[in-house]
Amino acid sequence: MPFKPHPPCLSASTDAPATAGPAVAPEPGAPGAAFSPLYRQIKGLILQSLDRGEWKPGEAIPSELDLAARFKVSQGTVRKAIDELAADNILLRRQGKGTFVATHHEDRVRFRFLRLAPDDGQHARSRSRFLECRRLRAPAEVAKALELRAGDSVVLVRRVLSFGEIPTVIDEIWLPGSLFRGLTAERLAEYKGPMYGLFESEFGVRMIRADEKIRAVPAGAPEAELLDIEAGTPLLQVERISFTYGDRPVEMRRGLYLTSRYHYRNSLN
Amino acid sequence: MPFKPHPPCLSASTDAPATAGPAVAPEPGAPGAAFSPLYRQIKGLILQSLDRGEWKPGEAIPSELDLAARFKVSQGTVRKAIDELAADNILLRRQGKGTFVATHHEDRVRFRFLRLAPDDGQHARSRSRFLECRRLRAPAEVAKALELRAGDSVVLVRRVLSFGEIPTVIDEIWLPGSLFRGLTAERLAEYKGPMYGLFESEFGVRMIRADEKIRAVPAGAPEAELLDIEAGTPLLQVERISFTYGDRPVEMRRGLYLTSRYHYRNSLN
DNA sequence: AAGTGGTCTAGACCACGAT
DNA sequence: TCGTGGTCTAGACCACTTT
Repeated sequence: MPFKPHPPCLSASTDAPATAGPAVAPEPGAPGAAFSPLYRQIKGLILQSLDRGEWKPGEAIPSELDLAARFKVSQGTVRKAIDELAADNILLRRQGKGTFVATHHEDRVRFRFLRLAPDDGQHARSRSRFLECRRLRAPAEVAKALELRAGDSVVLVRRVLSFGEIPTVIDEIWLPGSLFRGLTAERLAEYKGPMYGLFESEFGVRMIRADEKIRAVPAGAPEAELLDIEAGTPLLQVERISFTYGDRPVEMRRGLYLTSRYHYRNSLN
Repeated sequence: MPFKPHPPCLSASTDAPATAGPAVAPEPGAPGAAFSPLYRQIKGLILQSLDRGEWKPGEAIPSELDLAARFKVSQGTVRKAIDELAADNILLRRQGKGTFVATHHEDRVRFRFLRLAPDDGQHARSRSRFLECRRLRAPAEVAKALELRAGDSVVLVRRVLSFGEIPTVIDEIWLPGSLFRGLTAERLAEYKGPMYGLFESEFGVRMIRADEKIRAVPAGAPEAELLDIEAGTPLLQVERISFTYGDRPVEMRRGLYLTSRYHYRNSLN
């Protein structure tokens, strides 16, 4: 044994957070006080910084040693917090370079949210045609999904997505009006790149997670015309609710996918 | 600084694996020698033990300290290997009790592979009716998916899954004949519990991962009759390939889901 | 050469579960 | 009380990238 045991300096969950610890509330006597380890509290602090925009998508966050000094914990504890954020696809580690805030401007992130893949593997150029973009009062169903009050302002966007000139997806997208003030059909149309990239760059709203419900439904007359198919053709209906930091819902979307040459891919782990 | 640096005892990736290291080939001068850290090699060794059945589903594996001694590495290294296996849902940690091999006899695992959920949240009793179970020579498409030679023996199972007496799913399941020797319609019918539970208990084949391709298709006449619906009704078609340890494909399955009262749920992370 | 993340170790202590 | 996994720390060294 090369060492003798060291003096008990700042023994984590008992001393550290309560005395010399970081800006973290250990809630000692709280009733439903769910115990959470230090690294998870650090994770929460990093998430707060991301949420308030201290580090923007694509940028590097401070090094592990810097963060350790800032939060007054060891590098290992910061590392474990970042490990989880990287596993959540919120941060991205690059050895030798630093740790970066994930962004929808990378294909890696984009394909996590675009699950439609060509049967033959040949990815064709995609193009959006925007049918409308208007403000209205939230219908009850939308208000509930977005956790708004019934009647709050929402933005409705409708578009047709084509792959290689073949119309394949109809999307109906509902967004909280308060977060997307200047959003217009023109800005959507002139923007190059994925829609979530625009949301993140222009409106500071980053989607980090989504839940989907999928069904098979028959095409109605309007959908059939938009997709250039016969009414009644089976379509994949994908209802999505997207969340930003803190599990706050910020998008409700209903997609209709034509799956004759494309399929929705999924992995069960 | 309370300490002075200690003497360099067994400095990991240079000394340890090469000299006193475990039964692991570091392949020093190999041409395409992809470097892999110690903990990942340990992960591989644990996976091998699982694959050869040294520890069975539901059982506990040895403690971290035991494994550390066995592989001649530190507890921390074993821990990191187990961390990854737990993240892969292959192992399951229970504080104070030990680390266990995941099993399809738990709901937690079962619902990872059964994505169909009732719209109203009321899970009804499910029941399988087996239409057939027979052996035949693998069609080209099946052979390719299961990485068999065309003409190898395969087992074909067809069944209807009902939720609360309402027929909802038609499954067509292809399995390698060599792995499922005694599989018959009777054994399937008399078995209580999920099918993957039977596969794992009776045939030693554990599914740990699956890829799915999803489409909307119209019901044909035979399917319509089985599901008690009209021909042409849109159905969700789910093509699945399941893998066991080492990414070996061991099942090809085509499901047709009636999604009028159920939906396929998915999370995008 | 300096800075970053990545690996490995060793040890102390905590939380949980069974005895 | 003991054994298990869980947390935290400290330090050495490796691998990668940039200066």
